[in-house]
Amino acid sequence: MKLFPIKENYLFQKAYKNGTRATSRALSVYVMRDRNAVLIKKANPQGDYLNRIGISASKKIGGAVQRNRAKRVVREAYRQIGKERTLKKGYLVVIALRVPATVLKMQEVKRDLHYCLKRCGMYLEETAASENKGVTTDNEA
RNA sequence: AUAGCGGGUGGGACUGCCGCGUGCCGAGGCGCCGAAAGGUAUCGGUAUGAGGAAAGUCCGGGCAUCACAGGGCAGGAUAACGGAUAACGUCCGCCGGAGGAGACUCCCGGGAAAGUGCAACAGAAAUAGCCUACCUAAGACGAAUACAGAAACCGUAUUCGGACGGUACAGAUGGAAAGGCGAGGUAAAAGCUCACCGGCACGGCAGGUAACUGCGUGCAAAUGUAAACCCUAUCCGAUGCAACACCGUAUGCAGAGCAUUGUUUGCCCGACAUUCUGCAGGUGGCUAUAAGGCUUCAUGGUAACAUGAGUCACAGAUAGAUGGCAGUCACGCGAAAGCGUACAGAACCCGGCUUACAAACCCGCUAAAAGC
RNA sequence: GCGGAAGUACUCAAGAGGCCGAAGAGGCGCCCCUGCUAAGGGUGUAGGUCGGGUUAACCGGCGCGAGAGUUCAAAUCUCUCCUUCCGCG
Repeated sequence: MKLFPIKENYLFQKAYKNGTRATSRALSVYVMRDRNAVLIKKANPQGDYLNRIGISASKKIGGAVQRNRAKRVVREAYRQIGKERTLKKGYLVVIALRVPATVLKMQEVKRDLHYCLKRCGMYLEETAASENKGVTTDNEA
């Protein structure tokens, strides 16, 4: 599967402000419903809804090499999760990296990402009820 | 052998599975664009895919747009000399100076006799000859004595005095006191004179393309600072791929607002659109360029480098492609298990500089002291 | 990617070659005021660190982001790095 990137800055801002948030040691995940999902579905030859992914690595976590590697690792982890489980489609997913992401191995990052996505209720098999649950747990946190 | 100096190489290797960018080839039913041809998303195959610093953005050039008759001012940069180069503040050679026992290293290395400024504290004095000290030879002044005369003044002679005279640095300083040191010289002194050393000048000679060096002759004038202003010589139009060209001006996003109109259930609230303000997107440029790399190539040159031949030329993304996992080997640390393998990521392209850098390896050169 | 500023005590900062042994303010300490505190008033020291010295007075060295250089002398001038901030879009 291909990843569709977020590049507009305002979408990042919106996700930080309004999205459902879940944080682990290596990364934070912000999820919100994609308003333009229909357009993207139209552009997609498979005719499916797609998630748009934005990975944010600030200068705080290291130089260009560290940031690039961390982004690659996160992309790989997301790809594997997407293959193993069925994710809900038509969402904006922003993944903000934290310092440990530069050192961790891929499996550890994947575990973190899996945990965060679960908290945000992104897995299809857990149905709509878990979305509310995800939100409430987030509020509790 | 040891210690050291200089230069260079190098930037872990391989296998399997999954995944990404780009070029080319093929497919492209369904989807999208198109009247169609076709194109495209996509799929398959194949090739290929970060650096020596890609970094800092400190210089120089290409390229692009704008400006431009020519010249000057202002502003900026550079600074011994000769060469290399597209060009440079780079490189090579060489001169001078400084350091080292030596190999060798370092130097923003023009002008302070064009002018202005600054030089704290200390010190007698800071660019100028005040004060203390030294001297009393000549001249002047004062005093005393002697001579002549009755006596005084005047005059002459001798002695003494001090500076209004001479000398120019002895005076605890200071980064710097207007050559050093020794001898002569003198009333006391002083390049005043001489020897040696040092400095400066020369349209003198020799060597060198030149900076300069050696010799010769002459001179005694000249504190430091130009990374203070400044002067001299040389160079520089400005802005940068976010340049620039083309296609779109549809629509999207953000904010304001509920005045108008419409939709949402007849009304109210609310929401959305209409309204106002602000901001944009895509394609090309974009990489086969050559001033490029390689050859223990040839020729010329001390060298930088130039010329010629052969050969290789294979990133081109657009929020940014090289990754993940597993295994084997290599190297380092460790008794082992194991851990680690630097600095670091192209963004229009080249030539340099500067800075960062793990392990390993190669070449040339030096030899004072100590040890064998 | 391109361009431009600034780094001085715990904090805000002045100083722009020598009088710097580095102003000033906040903060800090002590005293007064109050039953106690806050506010207010008065007053004071060290100002960082290393070494010497009697746990003292005091003395000396190095300290103005770091390292070189120019100068007799550098917080100040020059160069190279580091960090922080800002502008262009």
